[in-house]
Amino acid sequence: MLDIKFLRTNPEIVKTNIKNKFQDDKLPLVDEVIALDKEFRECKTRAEYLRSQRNTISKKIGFFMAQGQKDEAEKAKAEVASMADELEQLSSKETELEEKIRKIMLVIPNIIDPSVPIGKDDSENVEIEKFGDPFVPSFEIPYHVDIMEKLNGIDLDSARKTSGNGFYYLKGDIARLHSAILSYARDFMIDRGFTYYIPPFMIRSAVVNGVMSFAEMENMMYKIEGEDLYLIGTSEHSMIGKFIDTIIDEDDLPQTLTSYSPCFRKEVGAHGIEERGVYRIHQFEKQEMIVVCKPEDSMDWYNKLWQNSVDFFRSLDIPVRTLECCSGDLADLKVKSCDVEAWSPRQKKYFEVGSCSTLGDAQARRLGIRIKSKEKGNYFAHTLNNTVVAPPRMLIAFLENNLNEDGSIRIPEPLRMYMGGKSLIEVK
RNA sequence: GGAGAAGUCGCCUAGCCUGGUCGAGGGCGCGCGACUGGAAAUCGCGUAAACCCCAAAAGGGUUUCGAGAGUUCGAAUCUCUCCUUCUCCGCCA
Repeated sequence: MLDIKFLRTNPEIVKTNIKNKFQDDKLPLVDEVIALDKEFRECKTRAEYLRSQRNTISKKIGFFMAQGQKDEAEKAKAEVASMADELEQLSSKETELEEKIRKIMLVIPNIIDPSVPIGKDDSENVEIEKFGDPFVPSFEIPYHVDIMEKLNGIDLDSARKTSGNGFYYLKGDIARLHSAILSYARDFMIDRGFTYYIPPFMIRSAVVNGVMSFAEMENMMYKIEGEDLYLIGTSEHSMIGKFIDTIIDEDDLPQTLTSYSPCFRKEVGAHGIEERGVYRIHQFEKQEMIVVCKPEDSMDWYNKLWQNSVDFFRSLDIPVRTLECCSGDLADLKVKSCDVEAWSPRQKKYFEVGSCSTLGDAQARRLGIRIKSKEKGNYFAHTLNNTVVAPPRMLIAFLENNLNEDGSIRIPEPLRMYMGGKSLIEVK
């Protein structure tokens, strides 16, 4: 969500940005909202003048009454009554215009960073950098479900019976590996100075409406029947939700948080839910990072955040690359975003395991997250988020890259202490 | 789930019965200053937000006492609806 003042003074920048995002159908909205804004402010000025008059006269009435000057009081009352109609009309027009303006402002995309590559859709996303050698072994890498089954580590049949498609039972060493990865991710981020959080896994509708659009909510969120609660789709929902309508002292910034949560997603419209296995599922777990910082620091944090994910995967011997979202693929709220993708030696390509975004002040403006500064007064913060790791999807990359020809799995050193000292998961 | 109480300016609290002198008093915290060799203590001053008008500053104005609606010339204060929180009891990892 943009600042209306910025849009008012820089309509051309906003229009160019819309064109860069290939959303030309939104171009007329800019002039429309400027006209509405002008009308709104005129209306507001006049209404405020009338209210001011009414307040002054009302005070006088109180004074007359105290003095016992009934006639004067009655005269003043008549004066107020004479402008009641106009004021009422202006008031309703004021709220009407305000709603229209907000509705449009929510649809106008955030200004993207100049470094964002221009492109229409995800086919034009740009590879930024590769980390590690995308190695393909001489033997064939099986499908991840087959790897897990051979290790007696997954039961999809039972999950379909109890919960349906898109759920899973992990068991034995694979389940333990899943937990080990999350524990390691937690400690990895704590070591980098982040504060560990376990947030609520359900949030109220008011928070849901703040952190996502109605369409997103319909496609993602599970609602608890008979309660005003939704299962979170990511811990970002509860983590950023806790900052709604708050003013943070600038001395308390940056807030660098890492949160664990299960994530629940309906995945409506996602064709991939048909895929067999644990790539796209209704329930998974995730370690996330959230940063709230001053505007001048947000680009540094953006770079630190994706680097954290890269370092994490590299420490587990998984080759990754960063893929930058082009302008057309970038969500409206985002300033810049990249995916961290892991190498799949089976598919011989990279696939998404995390997503790093800076939202500039757009999310903060929408949610009322402000910074209290002695010099600059109050202003909107910048917010960022990134995935540390999200198993079980991450397990796909892990298993494929650490598989031995005999079907056993190497456990990289950092993970061993979380696996009871094991360095290998063996086929039984 | 049952019963009761409450939501006021960063935090705590006064005001509500008896509507105007309340955008709102006090304390804590915080900022500046005085005192001090320095500090503590003490004293003095200051200390909510959003928006509008104004080229800007200065200044002026509007709105906000959980949310919404109503009564009124005028609502923190009266009426209604909703939301939330807390306490006790019950049940339960």
